[in-house]
Amino acid sequence: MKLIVDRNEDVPAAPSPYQASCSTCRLSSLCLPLALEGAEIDVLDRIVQRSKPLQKGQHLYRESEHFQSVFAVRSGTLKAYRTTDSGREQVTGFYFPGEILGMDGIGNNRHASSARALETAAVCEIPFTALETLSAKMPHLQRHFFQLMSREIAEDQQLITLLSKSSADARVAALLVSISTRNARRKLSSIRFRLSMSRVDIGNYLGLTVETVSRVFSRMQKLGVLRVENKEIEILDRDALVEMADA
Amino acid sequence: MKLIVDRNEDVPAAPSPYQASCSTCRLSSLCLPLALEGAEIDVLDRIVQRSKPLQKGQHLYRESEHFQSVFAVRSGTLKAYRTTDSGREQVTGFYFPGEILGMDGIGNNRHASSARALETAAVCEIPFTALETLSAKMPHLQRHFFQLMSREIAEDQQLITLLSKSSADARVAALLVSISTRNARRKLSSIRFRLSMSRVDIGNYLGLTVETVSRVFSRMQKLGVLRVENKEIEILDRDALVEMADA
DNA sequence: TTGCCTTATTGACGCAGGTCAACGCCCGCG
DNA sequence: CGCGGGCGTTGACCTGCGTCAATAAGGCAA
Repeated sequence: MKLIVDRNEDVPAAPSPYQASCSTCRLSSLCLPLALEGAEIDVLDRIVQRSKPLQKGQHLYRESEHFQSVFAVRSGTLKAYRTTDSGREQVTGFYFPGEILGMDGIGNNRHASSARALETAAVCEIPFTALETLSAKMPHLQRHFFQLMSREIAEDQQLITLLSKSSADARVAALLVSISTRNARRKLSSIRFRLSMSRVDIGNYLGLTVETVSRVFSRMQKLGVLRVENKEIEILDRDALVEMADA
Repeated sequence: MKLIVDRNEDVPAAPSPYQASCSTCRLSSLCLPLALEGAEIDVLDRIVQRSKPLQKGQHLYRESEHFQSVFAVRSGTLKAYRTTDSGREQVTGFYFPGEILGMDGIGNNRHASSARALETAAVCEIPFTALETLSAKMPHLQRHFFQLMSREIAEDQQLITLLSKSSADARVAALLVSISTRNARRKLSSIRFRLSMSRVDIGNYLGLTVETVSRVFSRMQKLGVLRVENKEIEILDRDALVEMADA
């Protein structure tokens, strides 16, 4: 049995003290347990592995590594990225608490992307074969997992649409709106938040250079749509932002 | 029970004469049956709906329509696309025989994109609830479907990477390589084929204008990498093409 | 605190690809 | 079989974003 801790140097694989259970997790309404009820959650709970937090910059998994588990973010933020044949890095997504990552590895039993922590982050590891077995027994779980994967597809398509034609302003606006919305789901402020990713990562994700991202922030600030102070963002005019995101 | 034929005007829902079964389908090695064996295929077979072919331009389903089924392409080509809030159309994928589409609708029980035939096309309809039920009983099927969805995610990420940074040449090259590879899987020529989609669709998919696509084709022809004659493509130097696709 | 290094901002300039326009050529329809 | 309307190609010009460069501002270590 391989736990995450194997990748985190010499920590003994003791019973994880890091979090009691899914049923007491305040993210259960967003995460895998979402579709389940009491007894079912306990069953799921038994296959979930918790482990010591990842430090900033640490990898959760790496592209082309053997795929074994999907992961749920418990705290912190992670980025997923792939490396092109020519060595360029492409950020494919940011993952916040309650969100699932690693599903792109199921297809070929190898991770199709790498994932690393943008800040100290805790994750739950869900061994995939166990999840499969459980899914076959629990229709709600099976359905929910199909839905999660489907949504990942739909979100990627959203990003494709964004990258395909939109202006730099629209891209940045769309990202901010997305973060804002996801914060709201987690009962955090949708108008004030701290960007856990660097300008480089933002630019990379949106297909822009750092300089352009920086200029867009400045411009939006000048327009009174945002207040930007380093990584702190305050959205002053959400409607305007939504409008920009579409154009 | 709603079959495709409901959408195709007044054809009575008679037992479909269009194709005997999955077990005799020459695409079964690519499609859903891939992971199954004899008896299992027959069970799958019983839930699959076949119907009269779609004419060029006809829709298989439309964005935000109630989601009911995923579809396997039997012949012809389809494109999937979404419409942005501002009314712009974005092609998110092309689907060839043996490929599955519609999986982006599972997440919210509504189709996240529209699908229309680029030429006369036949599809198999696989009602999703039936597929779920079957998946719970047949682990191979469940796993295979998870894999199919995962691959769709991975492919979308590939496209994201392409759209995020690559030059016009690289984008077109990548599409041609992709078509070439998929043709090979279907035992068709990987170096000579007919593009079923228009230049507009290609441009839209790749985030380029028609003019640029056209110019890239001309340039590649001049370089001796391709021979282009309207929709007919001949790849003269596949290695060069692969190289261009990466850069 | 000081100092160093990484990250962000701002400006000047160039270019890939978008835009606009004109034209030619398929192909489907009568 | 000829005609018309979309589809594709090509050219000239324009612009948004990338590139290069210089400077500022955080943030972490000692």
